Amino acid sequence: MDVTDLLDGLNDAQREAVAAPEQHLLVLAGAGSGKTRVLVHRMAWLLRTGQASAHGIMAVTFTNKAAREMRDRVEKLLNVPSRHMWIGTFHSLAHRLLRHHWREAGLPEQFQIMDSDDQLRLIKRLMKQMQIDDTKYPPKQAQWFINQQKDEGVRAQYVQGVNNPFERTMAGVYDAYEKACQQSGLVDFAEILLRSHELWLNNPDLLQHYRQRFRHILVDEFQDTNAVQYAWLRMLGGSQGQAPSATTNYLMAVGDDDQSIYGWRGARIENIQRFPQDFAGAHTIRLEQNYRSTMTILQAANEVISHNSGRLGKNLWTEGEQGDPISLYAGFNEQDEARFITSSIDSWVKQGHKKGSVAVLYRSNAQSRVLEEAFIREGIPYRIYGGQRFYERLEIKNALAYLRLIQSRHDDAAFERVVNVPTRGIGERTIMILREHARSQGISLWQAAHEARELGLLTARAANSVEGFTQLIDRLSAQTLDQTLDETVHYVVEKSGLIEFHKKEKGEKGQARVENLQELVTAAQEFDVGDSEEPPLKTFLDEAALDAGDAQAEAFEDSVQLMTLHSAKGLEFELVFLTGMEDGLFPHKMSQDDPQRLEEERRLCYVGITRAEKKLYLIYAEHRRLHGQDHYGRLSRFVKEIPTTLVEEVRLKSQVSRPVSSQRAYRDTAALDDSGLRLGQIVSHPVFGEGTVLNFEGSGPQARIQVNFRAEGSKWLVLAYAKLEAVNSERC
DNA sequence: GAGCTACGTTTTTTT
DNA sequence: AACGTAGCTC
Repeated sequence: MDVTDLLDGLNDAQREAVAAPEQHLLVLAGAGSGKTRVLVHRMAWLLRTGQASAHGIMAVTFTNKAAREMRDRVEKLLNVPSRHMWIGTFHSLAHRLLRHHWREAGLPEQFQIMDSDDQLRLIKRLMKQMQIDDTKYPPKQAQWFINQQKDEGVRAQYVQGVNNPFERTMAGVYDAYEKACQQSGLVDFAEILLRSHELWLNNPDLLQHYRQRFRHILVDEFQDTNAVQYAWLRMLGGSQGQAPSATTNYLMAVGDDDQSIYGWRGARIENIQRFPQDFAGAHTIRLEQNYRSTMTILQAANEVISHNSGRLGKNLWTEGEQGDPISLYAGFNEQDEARFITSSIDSWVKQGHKKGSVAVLYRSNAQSRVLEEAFIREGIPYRIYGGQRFYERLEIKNALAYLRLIQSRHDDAAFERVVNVPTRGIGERTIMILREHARSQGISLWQAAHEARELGLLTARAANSVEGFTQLIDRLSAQTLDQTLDETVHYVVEKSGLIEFHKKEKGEKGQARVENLQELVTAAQEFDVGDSEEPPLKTFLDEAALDAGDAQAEAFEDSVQLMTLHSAKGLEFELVFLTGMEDGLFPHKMSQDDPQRLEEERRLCYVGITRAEKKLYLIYAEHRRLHGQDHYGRLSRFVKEIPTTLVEEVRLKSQVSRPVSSQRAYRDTAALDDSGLRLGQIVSHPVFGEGTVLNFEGSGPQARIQVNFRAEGSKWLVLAYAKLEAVNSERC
């Protein structure tokens, strides 16, 4: 069969990766180097050359989006359905294993996936039961602790460092949590991975079966794997034992150590760094030719990232043009920062560009508010990328809980969530009784609800309400028996009273919620049940639990994209603004004292820079109000790492605006007038160098001035002695 | 059970 | 500053 067309249009490194002989491969794919293309073509190559069958390939990603894209592209390239190929996220593939082998995995057949919301509720409840002071030990931290341990593959009984009281308490909660999950057949996200790893560990035959089946494993974003994922992959794809003949599987790891930005949630950059050692005979290929950005942008990115240590090493280059210089703008404050951005976007759009070609990136979500306000004021359509996801919304989770109860009456998390939504007179008191009874009898809340009534544990009124609820569920269940999936969803959303409930809610919020519920029905209509033997509803619910659902389901107006640097990974835009380029904000102050975390921040900066195709703006604010406090940040060290020859400072001709309102602003103006200086003015000091005027105080010989110096940070000086010189700021 | 107030929190996010 | 939550009152 002719396979050369699969190499058409690829560069040498890409070809090498696609057509490599059977061996472990590490593909270091720089930003914009065509990594998905290589991955997809490699799969096609393996199939077409007969080195693998569709049955024998596994392709793993982190997000559903990436999995979907890979699937689509394979289908398009080969023009065959990819149905029975194992392409999916770590979680969906591991979940598939657990569903097939629930018995061996020590799970009930109807085990339920719990999202982080459910998880936190459970932890809170357990901690209350254990009478742990939740001010000293916040449940959020317990959740964090548990997930961290699980990501590392550590079970409760093996937790280290239980000498200090905090860790001991946390370990205790973890232990209770583990037991509670096991008892109710609940599985959290980390558990899916850990459990499926243990499944193989404890069932060598099973592992052997899958090893024989999946001879070729391809992994995307390898730098983001955590300890368990890595162990899982090594088990499946790694060399087994010492016998050379035992090495029959081939792992292709595609990733970029320079884009590892998820260390804080368990990702281990070491996994990619030591891949060549752990996977014997691995061949490393570097994709360094970039098809996205101008040379200027790549030079800046290369230069910044070169300040990191222990890199596998990589240098992006392009055949494209040098492009525009990077623009650096010093805003007076965050409002000025936002204003500059909107006006720059205005002229960009006037030049005939689409708003959708622009992204404004920030380190933390708190920064988005001011930007949003500016966009609204200027009437520029924008969209916030990320944020709350569809399946995480309260009303959606409630609707899903009803569906889950129909699926399985013994789903306690679902029971608790909606037993009183819409309100039907079942209060905390009643639920406590049910919980207590369920716990003592080792039964589900559903069963407890029935027994409690029969045993007369409830007041007449409560018993009545509870019966109303259980009857409602039974009725919904009976009535939807012969319905299709979307009919069921539609029916349940209506008859559960949720629509009615949210309609009564005041404000636009209720309206939006009703719309979301309708959107859920649409999602059910469009849901592809596939060839699963399970009931469609179960498949739908499982998938919903593992798919946050893209938040961007909304109408597709041409709009500017606002997002955090983290969510920008993998995306590209012609014009990119990196905002808040101040030490303390970016790099974030929580990270700047730890060299490792600082390097991760630098990688984040690298990710940000390499999002830009044509033009990059770096923006910072001399003065920023954050969480109600003033900050006088200094230019981010990362900006200083960019060669000055690539950067051009921008200063607006129009005067920088002062803080509005307030008596002080008025007084400041007076003080400014007789000094000849004004707020936002660039001044030069014989010792401290250049800086920006931030504030004024007093008048005459007592007048003091606050200047934020580039190199020294902000200082108060006595105007009469300061020997400040105004720097001409009209050079642009 | 709803509505109000006071208090605490606040890096980054996927599954 | 702004938002969510917890606890309190009616």
